[in-house]
Amino acid sequence: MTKNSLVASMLQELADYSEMEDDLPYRARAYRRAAQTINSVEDDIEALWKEGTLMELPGVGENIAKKIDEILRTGKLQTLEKMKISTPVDVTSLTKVEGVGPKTVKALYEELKIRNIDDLEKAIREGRLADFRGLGVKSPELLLQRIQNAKLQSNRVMLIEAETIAKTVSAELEKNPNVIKFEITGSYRRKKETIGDMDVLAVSDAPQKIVENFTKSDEVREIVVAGDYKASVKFEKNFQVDLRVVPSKSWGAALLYFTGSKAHNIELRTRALAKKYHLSEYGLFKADNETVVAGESEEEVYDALGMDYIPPELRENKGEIEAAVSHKLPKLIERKDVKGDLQMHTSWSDGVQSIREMAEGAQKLGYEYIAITDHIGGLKIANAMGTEQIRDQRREIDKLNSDFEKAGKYFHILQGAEVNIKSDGALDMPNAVLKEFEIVLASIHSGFKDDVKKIMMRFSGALENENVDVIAHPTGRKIMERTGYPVDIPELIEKALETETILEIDCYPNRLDLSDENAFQAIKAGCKISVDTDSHNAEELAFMEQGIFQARRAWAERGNVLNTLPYRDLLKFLGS
DNA sequence: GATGTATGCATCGACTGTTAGGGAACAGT
Repeated sequence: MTKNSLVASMLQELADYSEMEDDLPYRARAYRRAAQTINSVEDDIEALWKEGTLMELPGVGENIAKKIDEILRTGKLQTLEKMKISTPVDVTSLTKVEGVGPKTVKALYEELKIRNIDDLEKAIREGRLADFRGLGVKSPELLLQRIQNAKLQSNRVMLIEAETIAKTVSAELEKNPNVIKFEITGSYRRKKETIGDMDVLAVSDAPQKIVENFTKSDEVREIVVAGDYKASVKFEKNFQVDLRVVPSKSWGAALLYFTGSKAHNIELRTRALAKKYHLSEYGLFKADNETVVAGESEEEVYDALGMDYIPPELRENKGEIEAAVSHKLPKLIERKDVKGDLQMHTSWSDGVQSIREMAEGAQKLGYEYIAITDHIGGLKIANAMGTEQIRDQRREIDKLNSDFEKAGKYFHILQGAEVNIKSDGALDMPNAVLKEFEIVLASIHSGFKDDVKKIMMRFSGALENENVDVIAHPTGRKIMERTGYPVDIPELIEKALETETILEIDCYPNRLDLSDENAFQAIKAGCKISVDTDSHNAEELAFMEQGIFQARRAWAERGNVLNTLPYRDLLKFLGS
């Protein structure tokens, strides 16, 4: 275990305290930046420290290097200890309460000796906050509610759950005659894996009426604020939905602003300043005389800033702006490029429908092919198939393929398999059996507590096995549930390239594994990706959409994705 | 605090609305 996370978390805490104690925002930002670097850097901080090369890290200068030295020698930081003695408060969790920032935390301690969320709650209940100035909340009830929210931590939902909410919101606005047009923006539009709140933008000649109708919707549990042009409400489970109404001349600029990301907006605005412009959610203006340059559409704003239109999925300030300026944005994969699905399960193992039912579901989606990839070997929990069943399943698949041909359907079923990578790294089926499949996926289903070295050892057997085509759900994570087993992603990518093994984006909504960031790295390195649903019934074949969003966030073009190949080309590829 | 470099000093992640209170903290992309 490296010391990186320890050092980073202490610098993070130091940043929180600095923000509270002094008025030098750049000092706190410097600590935060260093913490971020140390968290994301590949190198072991302790090794760098021993080499004396700490200051080569971006954002680490003489002072922070000294602090890291102190942490690694003593496990503590004197500066931080002193701050903790003079103001013994839990800044990190107190600032999670909406409306409470670092300055308020300090005032709360100095005036009322409040140290943590529980103290704050107690003080409110005892009415001791009545005379406290500086907390922007009218009623104690609301503040108590916000404390509950902070305790519940995250109200984030998975993208697929957000889609259900989006449908409700859309239906509500569609039936409202005062709405000229609307769009759900924010991280939902960028198709992030999880969504924290929903930002809805609308154009109307009667903003007040929209706001009024919207806040009266059945789903609204609480109205946070409601003005003439803006409303924030809470749906079930405390999920916040913000509505903003803008004039049509600002539509594009507002869409840009509300879609974000924050980092993308800041970079755009910085570029605007360099061009002597001024960009806000109201439009792009000339800095000197406030003349409008653009604002009605996003395309217009990007164009005025000298760049190509950037699809929402790319707006994370990860190089898309530079690419848009030099006209080198990727031509992102689209849902219609997909020709088939290469991971699914049937009642032969742990799925619930027949091969025929899965095939018919896939035909409805317009696919040319599917691979049936039932579990094989000894994975009892997944009802894995033994050799005899594999032979029987082959006969069924052959029969179905010949039926389709007779019926004049251009559709093909591949017999595939998902084979377990055992705890010693061996595959759960001999090569003599594996080589009979048209496609073999290998994946880890146990030993999640192994360290990264052991996991990589286990992967290497699968990667080097010539019968293995794909590493399925490479990290084993489940969104908001478990982090998965530790994987050295750069090493996995390197070995996948060497052995011409494909890495998967498993589309299952709570997996989306590879993550967007990991898939981005894989594609950048030149790895082939397979976007598969891991369906256990025919309805789940629709999860392909989630995977394509993920692939787009990873900058995938059609050529990066295996299952965009037409059937003949796929066979050639797998045969090689 | 770090960085680039005029080795002392400017610059560093933009901009707006809301709240409560009359300037500043906070939240949001």
